[in-house]
Amino acid sequence: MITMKTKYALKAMYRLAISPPGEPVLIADIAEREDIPKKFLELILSELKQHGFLKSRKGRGGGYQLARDPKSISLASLIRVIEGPIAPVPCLSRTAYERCEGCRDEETCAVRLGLHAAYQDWVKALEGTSLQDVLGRVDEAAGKLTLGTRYSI
Amino acid sequence: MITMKTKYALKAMYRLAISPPGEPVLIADIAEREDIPKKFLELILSELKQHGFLKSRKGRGGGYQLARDPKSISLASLIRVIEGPIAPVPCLSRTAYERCEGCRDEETCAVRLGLHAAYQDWVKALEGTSLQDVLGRVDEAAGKLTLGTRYSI
DNA sequence: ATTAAACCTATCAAGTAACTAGACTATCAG
DNA sequence: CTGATAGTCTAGTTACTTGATAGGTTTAAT
Repeated sequence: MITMKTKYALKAMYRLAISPPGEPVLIADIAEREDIPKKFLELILSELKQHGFLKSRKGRGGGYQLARDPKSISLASLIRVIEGPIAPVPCLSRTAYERCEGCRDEETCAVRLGLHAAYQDWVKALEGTSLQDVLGRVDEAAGKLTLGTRYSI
Repeated sequence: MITMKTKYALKAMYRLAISPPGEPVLIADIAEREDIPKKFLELILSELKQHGFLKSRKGRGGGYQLARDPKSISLASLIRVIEGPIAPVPCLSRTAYERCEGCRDEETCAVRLGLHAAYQDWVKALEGTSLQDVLGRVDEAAGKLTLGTRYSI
């Protein structure tokens, strides 16, 4: 399970991605629309900024904006920044490799070998999904919903 | 990242799977071979037993044994029992579905839609990997290692 | 009866998750 | 220049989870 913090980060990124470009969005605005505690969101957006996903302006007329094209932002990169490595064991991570402490033989470790292939599927899918893709899926779902509603009338 | 407890459980299951059938294996034995705190392992094996993966005998000559064919034990089922649901958000879990608290519209939730497909890949792979498969991979890796060593001599 | 083993209940320390408080700083309107 | 606005920074706090450990109880073979 991912943490609340990561969910909030994804929701905030989504909000910023669908808001008109060039117009900064207020923390308070995102917090209200997505039901995120404002102070906590401050912290999250600040981290996302530090990692180059967002830019911001202080003072009146200020707020947050995407710093990059939604097509170039993968879910994997967002999760890594807020949540940490995606791999189920550190010895499988490509971005944050670490030997498991006390590991005797990595090459023949049952845990590592057991999870390897499944993890590859998971991480490749996350790397292949962009923020833009998420927008598309939400649109599609909303469209289908509307259609469904129409049919039911 | 999975917890130590889950790693220990997988290692223990692997140990039991490669030990000669019919002969119970001691907790102490597994603990020593896999570097697992014995008391902690007791707890884990007990849980695995309660969930039908293992059977045990008390007293002299006792110990633990697999209760099921390694072919029929998936990594997904083991992880679920020790670690909990595999899904990144409860609303995606098929075995432990729950609405995220405070969720406004599940159908068009960016987090849910964003993670859906990737999660499917992950869980299908875990469900498709059996303990038997893990044995196979370890054997193969050990074989390849030996081969590699031979070549290098 | 003795010993070897699994079983059971309770407890604990350290770490993490999810916030919260409050002071500080930059920006702009008038 | 002043005041309101809005992001920034540091430092808590509370509850929960993880990774164990202690110490006794029960069961079964010799």
